[in-house]
Amino acid sequence: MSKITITDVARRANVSIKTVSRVVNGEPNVRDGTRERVQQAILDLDYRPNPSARSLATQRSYLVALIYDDPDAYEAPSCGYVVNLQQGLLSACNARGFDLLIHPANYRDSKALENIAKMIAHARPEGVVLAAPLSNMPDVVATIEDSGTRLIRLSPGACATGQFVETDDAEAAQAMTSYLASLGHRRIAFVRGHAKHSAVQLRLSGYKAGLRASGLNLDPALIVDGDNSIASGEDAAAQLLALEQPPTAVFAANDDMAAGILRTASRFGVNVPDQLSVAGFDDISLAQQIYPALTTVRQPLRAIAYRAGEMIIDDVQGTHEDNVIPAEIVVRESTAPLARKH
Amino acid sequence: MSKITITDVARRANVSIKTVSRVVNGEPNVRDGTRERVQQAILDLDYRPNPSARSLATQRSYLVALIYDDPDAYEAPSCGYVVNLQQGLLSACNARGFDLLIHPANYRDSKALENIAKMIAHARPEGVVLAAPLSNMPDVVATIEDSGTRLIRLSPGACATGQFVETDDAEAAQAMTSYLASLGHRRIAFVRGHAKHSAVQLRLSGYKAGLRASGLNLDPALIVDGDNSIASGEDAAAQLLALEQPPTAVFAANDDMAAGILRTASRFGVNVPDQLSVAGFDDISLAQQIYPALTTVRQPLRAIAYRAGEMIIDDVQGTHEDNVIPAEIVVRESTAPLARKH
DNA sequence: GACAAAAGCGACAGCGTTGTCATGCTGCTG
DNA sequence: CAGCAGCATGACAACGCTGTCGCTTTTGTC
Repeated sequence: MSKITITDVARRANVSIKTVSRVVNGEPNVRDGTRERVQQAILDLDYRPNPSARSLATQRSYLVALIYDDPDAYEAPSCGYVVNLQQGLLSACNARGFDLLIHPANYRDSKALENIAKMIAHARPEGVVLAAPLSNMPDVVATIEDSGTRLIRLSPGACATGQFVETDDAEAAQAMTSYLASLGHRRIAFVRGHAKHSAVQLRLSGYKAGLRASGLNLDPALIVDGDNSIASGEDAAAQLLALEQPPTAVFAANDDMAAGILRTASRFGVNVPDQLSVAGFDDISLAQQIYPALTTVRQPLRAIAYRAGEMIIDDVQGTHEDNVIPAEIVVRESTAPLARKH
Repeated sequence: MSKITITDVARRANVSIKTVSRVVNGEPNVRDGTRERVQQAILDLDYRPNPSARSLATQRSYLVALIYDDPDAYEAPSCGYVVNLQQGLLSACNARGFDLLIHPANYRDSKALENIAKMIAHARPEGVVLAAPLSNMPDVVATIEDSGTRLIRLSPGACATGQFVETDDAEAAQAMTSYLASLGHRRIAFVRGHAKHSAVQLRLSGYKAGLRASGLNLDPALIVDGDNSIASGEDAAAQLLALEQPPTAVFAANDDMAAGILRTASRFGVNVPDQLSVAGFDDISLAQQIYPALTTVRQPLRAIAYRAGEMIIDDVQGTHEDNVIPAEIVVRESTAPLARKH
């Protein structure tokens, strides 16, 4: 019930309220002695500036909003996605005296756009961070931009206009491919994802770059199509295992397909990782729940969200590199060094 | 960039700002004609009251804070718990023009209490909802209560002083145990959760009561410890399956551990549910994604959080029954009648 | 040591609401 | 029809802070 106001502090420090304001906001032109006196008074009284009064006077809200797809209908993976983004963004906000508003939006709901507009009009955040997959839906983006609020998009994919933060999918795919090569694998297959998913193209080119970097040749027979589903991973694996010279490692463009590969391998009696190494992409929570737990690529979600918060609050544009956060390879049980031929 | 203020509305409706204020806040003593005129002006101008100004004038924050255990690391899929609570509470808040502040607190961090106090002093929420397992940590509770903020605890377990909302974990656990017994199982194991999580104690006693109610004896060897993680579920299962007389059913105190049990069973070549029935607790989304889909106890998390929001904002005390939201047994594929011995 | 420039500080007016109180009007009572 | 309660409304002062501007000092310069 802290009823201590700036006036109380001013009286105790024997200065005007304006000087207290200067000290609190770190403004210049305050003599050291005076500053210390004021700071002591603040400490003594345990004074906390009233955020509402400050907002009213400065015409700012000191608020950032995070809008993400409502994981209600969505499955478990997006829970982890959401929570990590929240925490990353929250850290950035708290470090700067900002508060965070969360706004789950179900894009299947016809009122989703209206709700977003309503939230922005009501709370007036200084910026909005828009998480994938909402970040590449034109109507959602338009709704936010129309409100005049600064917008940072997360992993917006191909149509990356405006400000955004993302990971370099190509680089990550290259790193994973190189990792597999470093385990001794020379026949490394790649399962492509759904053509519409723009990151998929990047992952493929990263795979190719990884092969090159490891001095391996590209065998077109080792690149097969999938559509991001578990079933398509099963099919792809069946196709690959039927090859005359089957691969000893398979890198799937997402975790679901990798899970499908695991299933097929199990059905074919192929042991993972002893006979076949399997790697995925995304680190959905399924990845650690299946057996064997999946070696995969993890997006540094907290770092991404933190960066987005910085961009909004510190109002920095940032070079392109600053906004591309490198991904991380998570080695679990589904990959192993290539067994020597006897 | 809505710079429309109450003054603009007043001018357009040809009334004083005070009358606009009356209409906006649904106060009495406004002639119908005047009210309509004002409402039309509000619509025409798309006027939104400035929350900061309102807060300043009313000395209220229109804020509710949700404090929960930081599901640190990507490993803990307890984030489904968090996300559901957030959404339930958010619904309650938004319906009443309140905003929600989220505050993940890592109780292993020595500054956790300090951070909570700081958040409350800074944002001055009108109430705090404290999620389990934080809700039964005396120092956390004390910190919040010392701030003078209204506190609603979620599933506070044994030490339920003050206001709280919970499900009857003991009753639910008893029901699940009885259900397993009704399938013919006579050796039903129980995997305990993290000792600090007090609901765990209730679930254990519910398990015991369920055994009693079904006329089964308690075998101490069938009660093993876990720490709520998948890994601990794996370990627990390994321990149970190695028993001379292994159980035919295992009831885990949460779904993560149940998932771990499933993994170990698969690794041991034990078929679920034919050779082993497995039941969990919580109904996290993982429960229905894994194979076999998990029979479990569902806590109505959103309803619980919504209720907590109501209690804070509407300032209702509520009878005890109002604040105990019944849980539900969800039967899926991981449990089956005990196979007859041949 | 004179003078300009800059530093240090305070008075006061907002910021957009709500609360308080005064005022005029309406309708009812006797 | 006087008298009065109560309804409808408005004027104006908070609420706690920052921005602007002006007044004193201090500092720097030759």
